[in-house]
Amino acid sequence: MELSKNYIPTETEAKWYAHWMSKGYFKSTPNQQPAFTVVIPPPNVTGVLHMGHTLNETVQDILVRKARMSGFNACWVPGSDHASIATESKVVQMLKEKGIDKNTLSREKFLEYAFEWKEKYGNIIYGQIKKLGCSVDWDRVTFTMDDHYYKAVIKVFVDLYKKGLVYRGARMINWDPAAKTALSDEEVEYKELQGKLYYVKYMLVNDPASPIPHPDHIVIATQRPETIMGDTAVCVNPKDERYTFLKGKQVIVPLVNRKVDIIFDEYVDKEFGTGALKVTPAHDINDYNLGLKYNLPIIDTLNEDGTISAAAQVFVGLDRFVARKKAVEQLKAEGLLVKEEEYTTRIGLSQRSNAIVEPRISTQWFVKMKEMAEPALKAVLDGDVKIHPGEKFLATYKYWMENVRDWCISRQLWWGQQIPAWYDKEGNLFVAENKEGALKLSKSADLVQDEDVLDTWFSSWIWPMEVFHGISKPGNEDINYYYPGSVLVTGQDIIFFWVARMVMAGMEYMHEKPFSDVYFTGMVRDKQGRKMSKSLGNSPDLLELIEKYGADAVRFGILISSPAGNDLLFDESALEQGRNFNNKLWNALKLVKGWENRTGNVPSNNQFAIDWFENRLNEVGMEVDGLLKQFRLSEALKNIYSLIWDDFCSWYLEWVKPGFEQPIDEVTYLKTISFFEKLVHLLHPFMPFITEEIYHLLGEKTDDLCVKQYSVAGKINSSILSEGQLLKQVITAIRDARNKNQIKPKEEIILHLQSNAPKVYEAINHILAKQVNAKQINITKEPVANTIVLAVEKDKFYIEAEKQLNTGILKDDLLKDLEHQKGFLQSVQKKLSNERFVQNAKPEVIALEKKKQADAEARIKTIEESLASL
RNA sequence: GGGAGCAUAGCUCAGCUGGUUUAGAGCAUCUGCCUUACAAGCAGAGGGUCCGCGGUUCGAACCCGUGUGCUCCCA
Repeated sequence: MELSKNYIPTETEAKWYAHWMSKGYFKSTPNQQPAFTVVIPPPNVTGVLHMGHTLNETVQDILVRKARMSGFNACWVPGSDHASIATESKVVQMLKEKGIDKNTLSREKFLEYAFEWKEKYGNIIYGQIKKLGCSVDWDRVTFTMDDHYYKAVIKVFVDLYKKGLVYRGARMINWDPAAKTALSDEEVEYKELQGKLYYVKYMLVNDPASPIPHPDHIVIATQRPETIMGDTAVCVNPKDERYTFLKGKQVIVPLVNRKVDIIFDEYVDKEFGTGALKVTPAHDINDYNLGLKYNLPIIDTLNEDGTISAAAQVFVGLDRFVARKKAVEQLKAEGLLVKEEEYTTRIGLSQRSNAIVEPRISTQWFVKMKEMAEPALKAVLDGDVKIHPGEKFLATYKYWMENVRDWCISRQLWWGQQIPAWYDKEGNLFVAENKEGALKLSKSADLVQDEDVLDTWFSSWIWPMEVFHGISKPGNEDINYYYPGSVLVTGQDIIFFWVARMVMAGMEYMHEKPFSDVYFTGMVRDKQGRKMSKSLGNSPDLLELIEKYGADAVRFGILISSPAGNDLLFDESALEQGRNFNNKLWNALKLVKGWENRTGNVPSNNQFAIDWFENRLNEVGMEVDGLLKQFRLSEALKNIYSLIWDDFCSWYLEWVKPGFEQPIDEVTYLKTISFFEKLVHLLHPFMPFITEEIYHLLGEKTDDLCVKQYSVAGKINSSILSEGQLLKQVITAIRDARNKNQIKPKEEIILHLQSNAPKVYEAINHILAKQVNAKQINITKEPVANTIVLAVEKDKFYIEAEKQLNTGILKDDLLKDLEHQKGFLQSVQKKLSNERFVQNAKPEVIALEKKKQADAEARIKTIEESLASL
């Protein structure tokens, strides 16, 4: 079979994914083996995979494939999440383009459209996951709005309600006026913005019982003059001497001429603005708390779409920002505006709609977090759930858990699980899993269900359980076998949203952690360090990248530049490196395949090369194992990359490669094939497609690499490894000397070797000769005149060439080396002559320093002799 | 305002328990090679004030303090 010049990934990838699927390798059912369970962080159903997902899925696939090849029953559950706000806003947008207004539709009709949308776009991500080569169990695909899942979410809600952990209450919440829904604290992003501080006069009420004080007003600084209409008090610090005269007084709220009390509370910062605060309990969380303390009326001056409500009396129906302008104009006109000041402030933006979030009093559903946070925090602090990289994220997790606040879970949307609460005409509340249940609880037959749906995270926090039907059918075979999961791989940005809450839910419903390890990947940023996002348009299209470089190269590229937990700057050049690596493997295959029909009973000289590479293979195999256990995937891949490219291709293959059209001995050939198989075996979890392809091209196979089990790595003979090291060092040094003396690659040399231990070279001389193009190697006891002299470790080499030699360069090099060695020797001697060092340092450290000294002295002697012989 | 983290070659990062050869890798750069597996390649090379300052120690890239710069989280 003729192999193409370069590796062509497209066909290979489609072929092998289909093959693995047809063999059912990714399917998992409970059996006697230990389980290795991974649940995918469900991507947004209407989205596409971005580079962050690509990194996550790649990491998961590596861990899952490695486990599958190491005796585990690996189960990776795929799925997607309904992403309430994001999906609903997309559907609303789509309807708008069709000329349909959501508000004219019934809930049922709207959900029909939404499901249609989900069917149409929901499979895009699954296609991408396949293209990436992810070994997920497709029979277990789960969607957070699947029938069983929907029921499980409802069940959890009802259960927590019964336990008193879910409650309904009026609270200050974050309101998204664009999406017209409440948001949880975590869904708000804060941005610094240039705003204005307006200084407004509030006139004192003229009290006939006492004389009009001076001044007759108080000046208050506010960023939000459009909320003045909701003011129900003015507050100053009791310790503020400027305002003590105001005790018992009232002021007139501008624009609406409302008389309100002046209250005194330490909360007010004397330094900020004028030290006087307008209190608007309906529109500021701190004011709200003051309102509770002083029993102030609450006047909600905003509608849900962000326009001014009737309660405000003026500017009714205007948008809040238009109203701000109007209010300022009117205050100016009435002479109540003292001054305006530039002011930097932080405002909250909705993560989904990007609208400025409005603090608003609203009746919503909440989950009490404190009780549930305790066991979830303990699980992590006790090391039951291990976070990687720990030092970085443990503190974040801990802080959030210790300062957790109740979770607002109701959303004023239709796409999602509708809250299972029913109200009768009097407004009495009945919570049950369905209407029948609610009817049983109430005396009334006329019940109306709560309009709102639950926060998407309220469904995804039970993901590790319900993908195995652990909530809807507790104690079933799957949940018993697969729970708790092995490792969760996700982005550090959803540590609160998702990870912490999953641990809570797991502790609550299974009394056990949902997974043993959490591996946080960093954020994928573009070359300029900006977070990749749809709005910036700086995220490349995954399918295009796979098309261009191949899935293996994409996996390689994203992983190689991704140290654990650190952000990675995405750069296509890393993918290029991956593609080049594919090609390197492919060409090595071509070389080895070329030997297939050229084996013969010829004398072999390759025993050293074979022994050396076998040991390197074992060594790296063990290193990779260790690194994977510590979740240092990027480093593991680097080690394999260098084992294949440098040790196998650049050294081993060059050492054993027969001359052009020369035969190769059977032993070397078979050993080489076996090494190659072991290499692709080791690499397979990282680059599954090309490795499977090469595995099958190396010989007729009855099995597949995908499920081939790893065997225990053999013992390592370190003396062979160090001989190999010396050999490589000598080859490089001689090649360097050839280069510097401009000896053409084709020109043969005669090499003279002077060593105290010439025996070491017996096994490797023929390799040395081949690699430096020497027609002859002589052992000598004396310096050889008119040659290029160089020193490696304690040995000296004399290169005899036809060309006139440039002794100048050589001398410079030797002198430079000599200087370096002398400096080094000095630093060692300094240590050894220090009495306190000799007293305090560990014996092995001292022995080492003595060895360093001896080595350096020997090298210096060699160099000096070389110089002398020049 | 509170907290966390980071700063090592042009770039991206390793460097684990302070001592292992007066700091390593990949990419990029430079030099020479189209050597019958591979120019998407081969062979070789250069490149460092380990952010500044102070301290602990026989010994510091590593530990402590401090300053500067950047990033993130929380209010």
